Amino acid sequence: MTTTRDKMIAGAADLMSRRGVNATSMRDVVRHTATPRGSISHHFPDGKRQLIAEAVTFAARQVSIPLEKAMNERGVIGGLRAFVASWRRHLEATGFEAGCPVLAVAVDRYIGEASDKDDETAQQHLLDLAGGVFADWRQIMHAALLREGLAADRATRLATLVVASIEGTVAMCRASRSADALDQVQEELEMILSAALARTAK
Amino acid sequence: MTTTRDKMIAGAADLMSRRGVNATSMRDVVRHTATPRGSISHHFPDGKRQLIAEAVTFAARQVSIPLEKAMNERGVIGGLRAFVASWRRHLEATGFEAGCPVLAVAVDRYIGEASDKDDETAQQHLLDLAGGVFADWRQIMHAALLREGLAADRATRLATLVVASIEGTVAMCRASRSADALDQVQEELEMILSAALARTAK
DNA sequence: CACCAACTATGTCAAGCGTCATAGTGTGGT
DNA sequence: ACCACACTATGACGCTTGACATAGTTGGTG
Repeated sequence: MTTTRDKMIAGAADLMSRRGVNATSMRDVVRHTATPRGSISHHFPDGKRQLIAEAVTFAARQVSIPLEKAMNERGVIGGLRAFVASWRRHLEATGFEAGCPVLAVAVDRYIGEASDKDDETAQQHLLDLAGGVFADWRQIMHAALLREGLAADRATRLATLVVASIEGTVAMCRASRSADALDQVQEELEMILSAALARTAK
Repeated sequence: MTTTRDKMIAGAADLMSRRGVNATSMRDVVRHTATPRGSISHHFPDGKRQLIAEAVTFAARQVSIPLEKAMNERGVIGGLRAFVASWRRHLEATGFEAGCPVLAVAVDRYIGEASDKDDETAQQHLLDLAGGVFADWRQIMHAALLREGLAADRATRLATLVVASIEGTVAMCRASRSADALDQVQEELEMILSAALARTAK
């Protein structure tokens, strides 16, 4: 059974990935998830900022857990394919409406409260959260590359390239309402990774 | 002399790149640019949507014109270096506050008016605009790669990879308030491009 | 000077927002 | 039966937003 709280978090993540952070109101979330409006301040006493934060970490795990699993079970190339395939599924299932909620937080800064230093620290808390998620994803990729014998610095660079290019591609695919860019990036990344791994195998 | 209209457009592009589309109000724009509030509806009779659209095309040219010039004058590798360097300058000059306003439009959908079909078509107009800008940038890269002898389909894929990865990297750098990711991606992209070009030179 | 068009100043409006307060409902333990 | 306790319903608040209306101000031309 999914609790009201969980439904709110998942719904917030979904709406944020479609429209952005500021275009997603708490009233939208309760409408979209058919949850009681009065429960918001009960489950999220720190308000919208807390809901956003929980939505980001929820969405982050939704990505990182299968990613890590695929990297372990199928190796770097297979893991990359699974990673890209899950994004493609997500894009196509929503008619290219939904993207990545973490990117949404990184790009669309939530505006709440006044200009006090509270604001600034809380702002950076959300931004740091998004940065930490990206770092997690890069780290998973990095570890998988190391496991297949790549040098550490090369693995770092390639992990960043993979995460950044896929994140950018998903946004571009939304804009063009087509998965073409994803196909192209996938093919190039596969070539790059297998070339890098082949070199170490020699 | 920059007119009021131009100042508004540039200011809107700047604010959008920092906070996102919906977090940028028209009142913010006039505050930020010290322009008269009453002139908004005069210069932009179609309202906020028009201002956003003009800000996007303004920012797009600000990128594509130097990009095309650098690609023509310095070749693909030099052009890539100039492209990355301009983004790095932009990030560092703003303390990693400002990113790409085109990505902002692609991720953070502007919410105006009711749910009528007007809304939907106008929404897609902005999204198409962003998609067209990305297509432009990819096309510039594509042409430069062709000019150096690459096969058409490979050039298409590499152009997409370059634009997507840099766009994603800029967002990630904002989140981590560091240009490290940009360094890493730049180095990898340079290696990939020179390898691809060297192969055709054989 | 008069005139007209382009532009600006200022106020108002309805709608939506996040947040809070208060009252109501259910449910498990004793 | 009773009572805490977690949860929900509903309304109100202060505020900001985009849009609009109306009056005032320029500046160039005849």
